[in-house]
Amino acid sequence: MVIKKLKKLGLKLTPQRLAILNLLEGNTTHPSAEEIYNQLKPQYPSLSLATVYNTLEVLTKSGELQEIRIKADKRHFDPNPAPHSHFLCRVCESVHDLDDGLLEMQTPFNVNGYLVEGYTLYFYGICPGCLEKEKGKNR
Amino acid sequence: MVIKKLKKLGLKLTPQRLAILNLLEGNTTHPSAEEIYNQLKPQYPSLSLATVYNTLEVLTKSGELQEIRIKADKRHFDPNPAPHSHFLCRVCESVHDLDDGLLEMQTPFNVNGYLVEGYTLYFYGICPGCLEKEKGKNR
DNA sequence: TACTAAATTATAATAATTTTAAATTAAAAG
DNA sequence: CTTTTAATTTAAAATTATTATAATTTAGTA
Repeated sequence: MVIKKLKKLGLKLTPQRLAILNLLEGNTTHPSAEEIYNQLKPQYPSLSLATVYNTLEVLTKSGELQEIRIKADKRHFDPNPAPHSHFLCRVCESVHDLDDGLLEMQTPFNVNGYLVEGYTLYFYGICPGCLEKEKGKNR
Repeated sequence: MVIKKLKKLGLKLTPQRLAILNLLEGNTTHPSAEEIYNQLKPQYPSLSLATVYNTLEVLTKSGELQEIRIKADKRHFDPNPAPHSHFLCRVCESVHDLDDGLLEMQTPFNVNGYLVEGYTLYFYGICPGCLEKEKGKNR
């Protein structure tokens, strides 16, 4: 699990990193750096936001996480580094995995002379929960 | 053309707006707000960056332009509001249209209970020009 | 236990974008 | 054509996520 991941990458096993990785493990809420920071702060009062950013960057670069840039102003993080698409609800602003099966490609590949090494597919709209609430209103 | 667009939207016909729209008309370089500002500044010395942002926002909201958020730090703008994908070259940092034909969907549609109203598809890699230069180096 | 490079921290810096409030102006009304 | 006014522009300050800095601390090793 988490400890093995860090060792594999030759990274020091600090309490901060363990906490961040444990929080992300199996987490499907796609938190931002600040959300991670706020959730850990009570248990790790000395934790710095810079450390959260540093850790997220190291883990992203080494392929353990993926960054989601579905919102203009804030990045979100996904502990699942495998390519898959995401959905942003314009009502509740939450980010969801969307396993649409619409687009699954092996990279790298070539299109029109362009060498494509990666890609992102983002969907925008209303999530099932918010759709349900809207229905309620119209009754 | 440009004048009709502004009138159709009920917007005042200011020199700044005309200049911005004319610069974008048929432009395939996907400029950022700052690039637009820098290109127009010599001819319109009083032009303010805030005006460029305001105009781009109005035009985007009214569906005349689309925002491209393919880069982390900067937004780019495309005078073609029709959905199509984009490519960011990691060498020269330029943004290109990529008419891949991989994904063309009518919105809105439903997937897994999600109401999808829009989507973006971004590709990352190396553009034809930069690939050519790299070949040159390896000789 | 001591050492050292890596990591953490608080703080300051950065940079794109947005807000503000005053001044200007396009377009409608007279 | 002049007046009016609401929209627009402007310069400047504010905002906000993220990154850089430099001093301090610490994990892992000898």
